[in-house]
Amino acid sequence: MNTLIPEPSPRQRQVLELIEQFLHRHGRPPTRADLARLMKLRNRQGIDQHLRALAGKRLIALEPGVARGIRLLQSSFALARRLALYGRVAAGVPTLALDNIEDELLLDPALFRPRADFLLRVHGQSMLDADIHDRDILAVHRTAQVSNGQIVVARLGDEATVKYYRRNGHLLRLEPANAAFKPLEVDLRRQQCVIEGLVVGLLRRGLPQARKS
Amino acid sequence: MNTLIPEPSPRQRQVLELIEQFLHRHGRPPTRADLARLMKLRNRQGIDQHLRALAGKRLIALEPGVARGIRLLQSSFALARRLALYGRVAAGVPTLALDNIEDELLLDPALFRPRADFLLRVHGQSMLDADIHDRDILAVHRTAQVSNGQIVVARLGDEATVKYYRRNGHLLRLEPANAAFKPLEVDLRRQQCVIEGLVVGLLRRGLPQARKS
DNA sequence: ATATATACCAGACACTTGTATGGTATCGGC
DNA sequence: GCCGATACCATACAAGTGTCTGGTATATAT
Repeated sequence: MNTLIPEPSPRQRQVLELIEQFLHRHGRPPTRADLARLMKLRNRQGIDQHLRALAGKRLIALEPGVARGIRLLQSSFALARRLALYGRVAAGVPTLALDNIEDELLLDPALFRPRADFLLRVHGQSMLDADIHDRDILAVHRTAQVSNGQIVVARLGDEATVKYYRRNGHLLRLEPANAAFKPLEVDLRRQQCVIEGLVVGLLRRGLPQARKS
Repeated sequence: MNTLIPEPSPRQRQVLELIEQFLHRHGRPPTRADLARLMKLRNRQGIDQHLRALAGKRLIALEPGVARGIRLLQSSFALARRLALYGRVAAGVPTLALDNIEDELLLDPALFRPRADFLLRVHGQSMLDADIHDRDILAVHRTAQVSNGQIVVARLGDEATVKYYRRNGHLLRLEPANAAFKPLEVDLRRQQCVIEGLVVGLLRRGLPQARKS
């Protein structure tokens, strides 16, 4: 009859939801007094019991002696980081320079694996056959350790480009996923090429609005 | 000589970064004492002055008399919500039932516009020509107010489906974006069809790993 | 020299907040 | 009835915390 993960009582669930709301609205955990007010209780002791119960059920963690020391353990809210979205410079050449940050998007780096370190807006159709379209946003893991066949962000001088990676000794081929484009061949003995990262995901904001009948 | 947006002094910037770190690590803003300890100061007054300066420069907001009443205004961290990702039930029919939540992803609902309320995993190729592939994740804005030509999540009984929306009086056509699939025709006088929401974005985790030479 | 901004310290006060103790009441199961 | 879980109240204390007053010191600009 014992559930391994004890369910919170209705009142406890209500407290839990209030904590989530408060966190989202104020950016900090509530005090016992805050919760008591929201629950229309006359003092803070009832809340304290509910918090203990929730802590016992591993739904929150209480840090003793710390003001607002309530942590949500399995809740709907958490902290995400703003990842830079690199766009295109005026000249038309995409770079990863700081002044080329188009926006910053709020998302969890751990949403992708390996984690995403920055975002890059795609320009052009050169990776169409890999289902990467113009204006798509790519999530990129910053690493230089990539394998043949992976889609990478490579930089030649100031110009960043997204291509399939294929290396054979000194010869690096950056292959588009579109027959209409030509692969880029680099002799690493004569030209430098920096691998900025590995493409780990894709984000598309907005979808085709209308469509022919 | 005056900048409209005054820059924080080096020390102030350091305080700001510490606040961000603390928030991310503990899930709550620091106290003046916390900051003083981290900055290796012997008391809290210096911190207080820095906080006032930062507040004057609109980089943080201070709520008077409130423990940990420090809010970041233009910072790297913010609160995101876990959005439910609906998958497919065992039977193979995608539904929006609660027990069909495949995962919960941490992302900002405001990343998409209109905002995303839930996520839905795509199964099948029926929307291929709209660049929506099998296993893609769609961001969906929960609304019933949709227009012809938009991509919507519609539900007939228990079965949820993603299609182009086209309505003409009593007749609702749910059209795939793939010539190999047939449109679904619904007579709204005889059959009920619930519009669950509007597709506002797309998320793809992981990309084709390898590729033929 | 004077003014201003920045940076830090010491001591003190009052409100906020976590914590403890002890009590009442309701409900459901045994 | 008896028990346990849940839910709430009142009072009190100690530590946490924001805030105030009044200093010192260092740069930089005027």
